[in-house]
Amino acid sequence: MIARKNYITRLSQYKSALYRFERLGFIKIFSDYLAESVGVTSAQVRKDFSIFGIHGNKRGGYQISTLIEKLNDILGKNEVQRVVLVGGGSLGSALMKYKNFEKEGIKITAVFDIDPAKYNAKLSVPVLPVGEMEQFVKEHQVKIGILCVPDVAAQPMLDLMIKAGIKGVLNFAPMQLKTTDSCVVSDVNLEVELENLIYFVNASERAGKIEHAP
Amino acid sequence: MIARKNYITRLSQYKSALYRFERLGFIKIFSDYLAESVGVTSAQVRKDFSIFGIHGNKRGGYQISTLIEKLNDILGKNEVQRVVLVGGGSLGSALMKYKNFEKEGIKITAVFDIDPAKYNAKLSVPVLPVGEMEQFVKEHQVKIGILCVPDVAAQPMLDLMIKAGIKGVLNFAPMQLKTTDSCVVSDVNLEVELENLIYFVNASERAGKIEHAP
DNA sequence: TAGATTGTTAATCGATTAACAATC
DNA sequence: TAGATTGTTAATCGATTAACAATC
Repeated sequence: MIARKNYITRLSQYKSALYRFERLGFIKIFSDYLAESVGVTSAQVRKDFSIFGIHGNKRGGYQISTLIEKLNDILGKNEVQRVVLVGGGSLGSALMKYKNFEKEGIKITAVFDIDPAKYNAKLSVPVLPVGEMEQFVKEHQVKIGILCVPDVAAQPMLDLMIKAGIKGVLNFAPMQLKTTDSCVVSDVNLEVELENLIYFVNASERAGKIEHAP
Repeated sequence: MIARKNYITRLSQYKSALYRFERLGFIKIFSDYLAESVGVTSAQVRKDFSIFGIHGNKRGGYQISTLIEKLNDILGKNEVQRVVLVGGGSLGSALMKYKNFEKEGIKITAVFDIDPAKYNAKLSVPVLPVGEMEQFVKEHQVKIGILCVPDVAAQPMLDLMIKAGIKGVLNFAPMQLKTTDSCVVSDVNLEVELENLIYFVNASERAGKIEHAP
């Protein structure tokens, strides 16, 4: 069974909130409190859990530690996920230093670039020529790649990643890339996110108050 | 009327695809071709346009230039949008250099940080102390802010942004922030995106082939 | 004219919410 | 026991798709 994206996004949000509660020393949690911290209804939380076979205690709520374990199980996150980064530009470097990945068990193992000036195999996260990607991916059994190269390079670079055996790509180039059955591509489009925001700000200014249609 | 996020996201994607077609020299486009380039059905495209009062020519399709104009109109993008960036760390610096914003009429006008070592008012995009944010925002009539500070700083910094008069915030901290009626907060959560991807890769490996449930 | 594409209506599909019986 | 919370069913709501009449 493969769940839809909405469900997985929420499970992921629950998990992240639960880690925070755990750090604060909480042991148990009720659906309504968890719901509030993620911004959904408590019925939604219970429904989601029920769909994935997660059960709590009537009147007792859910135990946080077992909840996290089950969520990690469903999300396939019970071992550290190795990821490669393609494109060592400014966005790539920023993601390399991004602390929150490690916290969630995501480890960037190498960066691939086409600029020889950037190559450095000695770094803790080595920067390597794209030509070495296929071998590296096979050797280290990497399945996930993050693609942050200039727009024109995105498609050819994705093709190389697929050839190297990558199975899932997080794409930062603002365009629809052509992929194959063997590889899932998921897009992060920062312009679209900003445009959305701009729209809502302008629209609510115009409207004064928020109504909904459609 | 304020449309839901889905609609605006698609309009934004149509627009971005249309710019690409325009650059390639196309003058007209049919709903099915536009649909394909964005990854939706042609019925979806026509429905979306119809909802927002965009009309084409029966048998003649849509004229790209007028289509772009109308979409920009709806999205409130017919003038350059000024944006401030809060947090001059690696992600902030990367976004500062991000080329695609300017292409879409989004201009980062200043960066605010708490680290005096980073201050430099002489740069084309000045780096200023957060204490100067309120005055700057008022003077330059900025409505949108991008928030990329460490997790613990996110909430207090958002409070400052709201106080400064910011109306919409794109938040990169992986947590639900408390906002007010006067300010919309939209989240970009890279961990959640990656977890989604990891789930789908693992799930489709397990399943061999994709089925859908729920 | 014949053919192709839009625009819209109706049908379907899926996601969310409400409500409440079960039960700890 | 009384009270509170889960788990699930049914109702609602919204989004997508199919289909086709209108028409260029």
